[in-house]
Amino acid sequence: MELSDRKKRILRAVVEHYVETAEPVGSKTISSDPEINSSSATIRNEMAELESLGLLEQPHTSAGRIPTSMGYRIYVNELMKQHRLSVEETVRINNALKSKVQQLDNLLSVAGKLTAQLTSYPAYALTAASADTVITRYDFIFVDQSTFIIVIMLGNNIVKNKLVHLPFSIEREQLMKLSAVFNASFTGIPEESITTELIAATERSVGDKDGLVSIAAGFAIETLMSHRTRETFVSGTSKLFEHPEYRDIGRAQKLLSYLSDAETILQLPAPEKESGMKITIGAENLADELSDSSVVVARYDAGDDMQGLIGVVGPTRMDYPKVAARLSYIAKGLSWLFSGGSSPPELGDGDSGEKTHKILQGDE
Amino acid sequence: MELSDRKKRILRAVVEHYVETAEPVGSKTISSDPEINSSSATIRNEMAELESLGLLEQPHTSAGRIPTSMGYRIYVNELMKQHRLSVEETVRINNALKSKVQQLDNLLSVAGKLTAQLTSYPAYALTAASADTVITRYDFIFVDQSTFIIVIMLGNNIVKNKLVHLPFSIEREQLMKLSAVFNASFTGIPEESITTELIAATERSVGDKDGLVSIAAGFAIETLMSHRTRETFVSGTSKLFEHPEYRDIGRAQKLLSYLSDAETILQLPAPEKESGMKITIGAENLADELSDSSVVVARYDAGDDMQGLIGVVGPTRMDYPKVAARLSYIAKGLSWLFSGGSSPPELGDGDSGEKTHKILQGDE
DNA sequence: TTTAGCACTCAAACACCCTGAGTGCTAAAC
DNA sequence: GTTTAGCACTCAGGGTGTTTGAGTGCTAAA
Repeated sequence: MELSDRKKRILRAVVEHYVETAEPVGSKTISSDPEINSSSATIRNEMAELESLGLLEQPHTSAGRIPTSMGYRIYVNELMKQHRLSVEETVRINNALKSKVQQLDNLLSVAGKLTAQLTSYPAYALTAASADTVITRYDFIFVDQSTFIIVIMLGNNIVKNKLVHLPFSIEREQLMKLSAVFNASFTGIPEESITTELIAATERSVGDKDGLVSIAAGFAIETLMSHRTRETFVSGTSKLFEHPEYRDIGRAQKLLSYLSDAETILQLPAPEKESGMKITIGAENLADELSDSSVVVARYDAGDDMQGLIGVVGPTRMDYPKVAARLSYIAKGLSWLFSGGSSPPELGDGDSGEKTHKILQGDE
Repeated sequence: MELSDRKKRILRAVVEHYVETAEPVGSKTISSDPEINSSSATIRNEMAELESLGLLEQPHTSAGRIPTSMGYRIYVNELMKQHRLSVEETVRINNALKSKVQQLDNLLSVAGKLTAQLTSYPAYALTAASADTVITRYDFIFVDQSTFIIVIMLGNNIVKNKLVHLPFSIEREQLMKLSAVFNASFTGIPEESITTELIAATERSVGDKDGLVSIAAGFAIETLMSHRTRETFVSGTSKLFEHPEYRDIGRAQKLLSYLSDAETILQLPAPEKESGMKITIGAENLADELSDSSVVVARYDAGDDMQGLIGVVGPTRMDYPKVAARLSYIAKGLSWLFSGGSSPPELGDGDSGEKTHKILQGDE
């Protein structure tokens, strides 16, 4: 089913007016749109047809029309025009991200806050995770008789450490032995392979009676495990109130509680392979709590074939072109930073690369 | 000005009824309270006097009375009875905290969530910070020709690391030299002392042309700085909606935006020295955004003479005895964990140590 | 096929009344 | 002097009725 050109223009006009005003839009409003040259009566007929196609609906008989989820879907897939970021915006994003490259955790939290600010919707971010990360290197630093530091380096160049206090004293040599054996037998293996048998065998071969091997192995397991689970960041939840659809306490609460649970954040939509971005509208969301909200999410590259997510949640009445453009640009920025690139993507270039996302095909 | 015994009983009854029902309480309700044996007319006279003393107020003429901030203050200081935690609760707290001892960040975030859950108010937590933390030890780990790891240990036994990639190659010996000179000249000093002069001088003395000294010194400065600022955690913000005073979107939004800014969290009240806990009621709060809310906050000990905070924010109509008791117990638990104690405080003992807090003097 | 015109619908805003909880005051009782 | 019963009064909240106006669908003419 292909819509007539006029119907398309009307649908687009309805979506865009509604996004802007949050009020149902009537035939008169549309007829005064410069892109449309028909009387209100004609528009009414067209709108009635769009309604029977399931793309528009009326909150009540004597009100204007608002888009349905399906209406938004058509708009997003076929009708919306690309939004171009202003130079100031790209500069602002670049600066905000660059200033915080230091630490991964920090960076994502900053990116989330930035996203929330720029879109005025609550944002969420997930760290990249890959099940097959392994430890590539162990170091044991002798601090004093009863204290040492374990330093673990992972395949994706992340380094973790742990300070260990012992209730007994140790010798430098013990740590050196430990280091030799761990680097030989505990590198390049997944967490499941660090079995109690392996630990026991190692203890015997090193002659460790103090449990040093268990301590180190325990830390290795912990590190691998924590690295396998994604971390979640949610920011800008109070932005929700800026949008009239969340004037209703019940709706706001439902969404906010949903977002406050790290477990559920992990269930949020993610782009399919190949496409960098995904837009999920209203009832398209699996989660009940999101059935009257939309999610826009972009994927970023965190090197080593791992990918993270950054997205926003808001009402279905969302300025999809703007949100998509900003999110896309931020995701690109993150990918750059994680790839170790120093200069951000296409600095100052107004076109911010939405083209790469199939979902964003403008029709003109 | 000392209140008569009867007035005290009436004030307490009003506060407790109001806390429970969230409805203004009238003379009839009070007169049926078993602790009070007077007719409603007498109560009315007494309540009129309590009102002229500024302890009660009427939302409108034909309504019952509700406590003013000052009324709550008197209640908190003189009238409220100690709340005793149930054994289940203490067990639950102990378990939740114990299971997460691993990492400091994690622990506080868990403690915050737990607090929010137990009190049903949004909770905030601050890490301990001390301005005079210094670095006690540097280690440089050679990974390969162009890669090494810096490991820094701080006075409070926290260890940080950073992986450095270089665009040129280095030798093991360079790192050893670096290690010697950093451990000699860059330990035990505050961040301000790491001046560009010191760095330049060190570079000359080591013969470092590649900027390795700057890299390491930069990381040292960054670590000291980040450790000087407290980290903030806020959780359970959506709990706010469970309380009728935040049915009003405006109020909820005001408080939630306030809590979403890390800067302002740092400004929240803190207990005076000597007392472990502080209750700030309504207009007693400096911040405008909190003028119709209350804050209950407890201090925990993080060892090394450093202290952190954990607290909740909610309506002035708050069950202060319960909240105070729970918070106090959680703070004690945190202190224990940070002091390296393995067994939690007074496990299963119903009395949860509020006595130590001056602010919680029951009157019976 | 488009458009002007008209009768119709219905949410939102407003005015109005009623109800009942709670008050303050007075005068009698203790 | 203190307490209490009784009574007139107040006022928010809930319900009902009315008006208004934006927007519709349908019809008939262009």
